Amino acid sequence: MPRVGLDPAAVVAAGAALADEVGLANLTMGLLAERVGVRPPSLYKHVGGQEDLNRRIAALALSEAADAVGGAVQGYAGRDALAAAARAFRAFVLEHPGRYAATIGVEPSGPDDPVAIAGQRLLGAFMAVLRGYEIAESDTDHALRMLRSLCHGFATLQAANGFQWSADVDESFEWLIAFADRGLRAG
Amino acid sequence: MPRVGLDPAAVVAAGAALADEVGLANLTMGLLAERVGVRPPSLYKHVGGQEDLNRRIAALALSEAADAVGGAVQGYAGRDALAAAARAFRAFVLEHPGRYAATIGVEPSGPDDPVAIAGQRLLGAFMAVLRGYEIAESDTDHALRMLRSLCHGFATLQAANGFQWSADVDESFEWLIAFADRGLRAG
DNA sequence: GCTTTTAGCTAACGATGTTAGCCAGCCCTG
DNA sequence: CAGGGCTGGCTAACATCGTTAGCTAAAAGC
Repeated sequence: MPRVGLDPAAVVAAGAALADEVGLANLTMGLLAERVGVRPPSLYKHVGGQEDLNRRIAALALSEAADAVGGAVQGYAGRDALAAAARAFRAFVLEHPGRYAATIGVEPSGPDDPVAIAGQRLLGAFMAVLRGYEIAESDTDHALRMLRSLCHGFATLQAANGFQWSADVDESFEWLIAFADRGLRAG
Repeated sequence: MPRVGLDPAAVVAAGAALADEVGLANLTMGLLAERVGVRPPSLYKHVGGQEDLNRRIAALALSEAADAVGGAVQGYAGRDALAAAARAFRAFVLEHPGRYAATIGVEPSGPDDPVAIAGQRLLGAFMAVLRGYEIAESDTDHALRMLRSLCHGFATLQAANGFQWSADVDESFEWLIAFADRGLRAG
């Protein structure tokens, strides 16, 4: 039995990639084992099980999303920053639907949970966008939740093919950015 | 073996109720069978399998959501209608998280698919809200998608406990309604 | 080089979805 | 009211999947 040289990070990365390819619901331990060149039980040397794997994929996805959004925002402010953040977020979800799906429903076990840390980073990236608008201190939490709901809702609906009828989806998203910009400005 | 007198509708209704109780992910054929007082294989006399069951629950959920939103909107217009629709939708998702979760990711097989019909009804209820605003014909599709994304995103994030930090969630939702109203008015 | 650790393996078990095939209760005609 | 067919229930069995137990050989450290 030749050693493959796996480690938790490699397993999680492969799992995330596989989830993107076949859908999170079809990510099976057997499939993942085959992908990394190992028998299913061997995976348990690196991850605790399917639930643990899901949590780790979620943490990875949130971290990557935070990087993407955070990077896209840099150097922009106001509407440009909003547009950059929203586009980066949507692009990430559409390119990585499987790993993003893993983030839905995971509850951080505590403040030190990698999921919580990565989630906070992603929120921070969106928070930076809001700084470009004049929003009352007491409203920033609400605005942040709104932004998150809007981006999350649109991206997941599109990823699930939830938009059936005619109009162009990209166009709708640009319209949505303009809408959010108006609403934040008129706050 | 006494006859229980099941039919597809009863099985689907029980499945939807059970999904709300234990979560869609934990809705198992065995559990559903136990709930309706029957052995697992007997369920297959009424539904085609788990995937078919999921589709039927989704159709039921969309239909109920359409009723809830449509009913809430009646007699209101403009911001009142928007608020009523949004509140009704969120209340439905929070009261029935399991069956609503079943709607995510189902693709209608065609225009006659009950899922498609119920989905159209729900969209129609939101469309009625938009009629209270002065929106260009070419923008209604975009506005509809925005509204759907906003409601879907907020409700699913809350249902999944996605809002961790402090501020009151009900307050955020009311803020979100005001935000959407501003944005639609300033279109 | 020997020991210790550990990453891989095979074997096996439990849970779950599903199919096959049987049988009894209900409806409906004669 | 009797008998026949439909149909909704059952048991038995199987495939798949996640997971655990226990073994073995490769790597790492003294």
